[in-house]
Amino acid sequence: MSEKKADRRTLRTQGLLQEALISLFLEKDYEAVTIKDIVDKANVGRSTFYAHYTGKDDLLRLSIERLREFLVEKQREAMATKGDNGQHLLGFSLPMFEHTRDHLDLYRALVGGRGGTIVLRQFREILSDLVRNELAETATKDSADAMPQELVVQFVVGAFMAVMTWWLDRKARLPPEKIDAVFRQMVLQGILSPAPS
Amino acid sequence: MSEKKADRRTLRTQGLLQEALISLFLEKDYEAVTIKDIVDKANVGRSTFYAHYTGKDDLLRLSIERLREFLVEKQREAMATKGDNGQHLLGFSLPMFEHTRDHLDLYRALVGGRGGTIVLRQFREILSDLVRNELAETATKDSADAMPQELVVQFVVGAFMAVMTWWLDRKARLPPEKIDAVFRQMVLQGILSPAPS
DNA sequence: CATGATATAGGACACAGTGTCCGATAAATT
DNA sequence: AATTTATCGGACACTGTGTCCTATATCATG
Repeated sequence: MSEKKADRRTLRTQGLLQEALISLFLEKDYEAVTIKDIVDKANVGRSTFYAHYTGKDDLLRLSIERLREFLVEKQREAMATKGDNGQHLLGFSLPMFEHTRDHLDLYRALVGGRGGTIVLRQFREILSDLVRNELAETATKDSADAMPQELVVQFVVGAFMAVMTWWLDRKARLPPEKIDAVFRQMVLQGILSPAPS
Repeated sequence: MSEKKADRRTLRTQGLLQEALISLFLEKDYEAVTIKDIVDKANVGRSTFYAHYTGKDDLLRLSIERLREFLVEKQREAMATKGDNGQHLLGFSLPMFEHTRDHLDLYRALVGGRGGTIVLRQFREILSDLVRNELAETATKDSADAMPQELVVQFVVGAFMAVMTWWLDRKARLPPEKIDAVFRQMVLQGILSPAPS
């Protein structure tokens, strides 16, 4: 991309706008948030908004991309520290649950109730990339190669989103380790095998 | 409800509006469809629309409820004809895949790409009810009772939606029986067990 | 078939939100 | 200090929404 980032003012404004959007998500649905709301909360002129983004969706997409970078790094760390002990197969899940618990309000707003199509789609995509990477490393090793990889990825992500939503709806009462164990159990062994503990 | 249905005119208009909405879904996204689009395609006055529905969402919700009735009945049939032979555990899935294949365009428009938050949420809810019923019948029998029922329901529904979306994205090339087998395999046995042929 | 009830058509209206454009002002870069 | 560049704030056209009203057409019923 031919991006020339330099001026402090642009960085400041973009930061303010993204913060404002996220903060507004804690109050109301995505559709309900107007550009006026955003620029008011950010103390930015309305025309300035359009100097940076083409519209609401644009700002939202770019904001979520920042979350992606964060998660990818988090993921990389987790993979590194844990080395290749025990079960590294669905290694993304526990860090995700932990990160979610640390930012409960935000996730409840984004993934739960609120958060329109865009957020969900993009969040799904980020997770898909994570899972795809993991599965690529352990490819054709222990998993059944009779199934298309991408289908397995989508299955895992769909299951994860479902479990996470259930967890969020109950205000994350279970500790991350517990819900993670249940998730892994169901995905890896299915719902017929007896549960552990 | 204090519903007094009688006049042919109201039935006619409501039918036209619902058909128009669905037909428009095949062309563009939910957000992109305006009320003007709907009433134009339905050949109905704009004010007449508001005499029946409070807005776009209202019409959409009621339209999907018709789909629910259809699916519930379909489900009831399938349960009856198959009796209690073989595996009736995830009995909803095969009929769903078949029904999807028979109305590919509609499902690709609703569940795939298009179809906003409302459709997905409501569709999820319908599926959840189906699965909940099934699981209630076979409760505490073979499944692990250590897991909350509702969590299992959400897991199954999430997995199903993921598999179905994958299937739809590839234009449902696999026959319903095949994709159903894969789905059942993954949900019941997990992704670690070897796949059947 | 006549009559009263009711649904519809179509237009006027106020309103909210979007996106563009422009000139004046403020702040950054060099 | 000079110049480039971002911001501000208002004006403007535009689209879509939801309400209200009246004349007209269609239905249900006796």
